[in-house]
Amino acid sequence: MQITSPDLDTAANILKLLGDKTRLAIVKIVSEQECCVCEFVDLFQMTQPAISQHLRKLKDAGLVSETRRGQWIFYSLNKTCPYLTFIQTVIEQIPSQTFKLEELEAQGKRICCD
Amino acid sequence: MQITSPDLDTAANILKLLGDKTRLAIVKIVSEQECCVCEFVDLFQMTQPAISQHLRKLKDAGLVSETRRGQWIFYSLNKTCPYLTFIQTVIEQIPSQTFKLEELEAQGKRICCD
DNA sequence: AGTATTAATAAGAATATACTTATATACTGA
DNA sequence: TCAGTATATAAGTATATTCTTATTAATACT
Repeated sequence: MQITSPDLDTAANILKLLGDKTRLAIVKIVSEQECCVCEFVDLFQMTQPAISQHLRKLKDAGLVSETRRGQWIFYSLNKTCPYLTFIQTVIEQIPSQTFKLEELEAQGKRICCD
Repeated sequence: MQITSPDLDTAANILKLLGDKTRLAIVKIVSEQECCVCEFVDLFQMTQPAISQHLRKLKDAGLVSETRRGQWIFYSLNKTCPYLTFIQTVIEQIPSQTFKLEELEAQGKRICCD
């Protein structure tokens, strides 16, 4: 694990990405559990392209990474991001969002690939 | 000092404000030292209205507070902000910007009201 | 009072952002 | 190979953001 401290411009770019409630929730959620695109669509009641575009921004910036598993693509926090510590310090301070995943689970809408 | 943890929406709003490099630098600087508007204008090579508008956003959100001292208005980090801890945790992780104030000082451009 | 200085506000323009709908791509399983 | 599902991309639109210039407000100094 690396502990690069971001310069001002880098920090501002990361914070701008996190400064959208959908993306902030996504990052918080993937920091707690892997999650796939269609789950986010359900969670946030947004269209699939809208979610996909948020994920792309996060991926392009190196905040999240993806793994395909069958027909699903799962997103997780990118553990190799040079600014992982910075990102974690920020998201540690907001409330856990796992309750949202539990709601999905209760509706039988969680995706499982085992 | 209060330790209210921001909910997701509140956190996103704060992060959006910090997600602009000018505002992030302003907040970092006022966390280290009081500073007046014309100093920011010099520091960032921006017009006075542009700086004023950034300060207004930060003030409206409660992140900074102002005190008039003579003809100058000094800004500082708002120590009574309910989310002070959150804000401080974020800005502690970016590099100190006092070198910028030292450059101003070297040019004899710092404002002093004593 | 009159002028200079500092800062805020207003109005408008250029750009960025976050959606929408339509379409393309990639994988799965019959 | 074909149909179904999951995801990405493209193009367009509405709105938000961040500047610009012009003006106003407040204070200081003579």
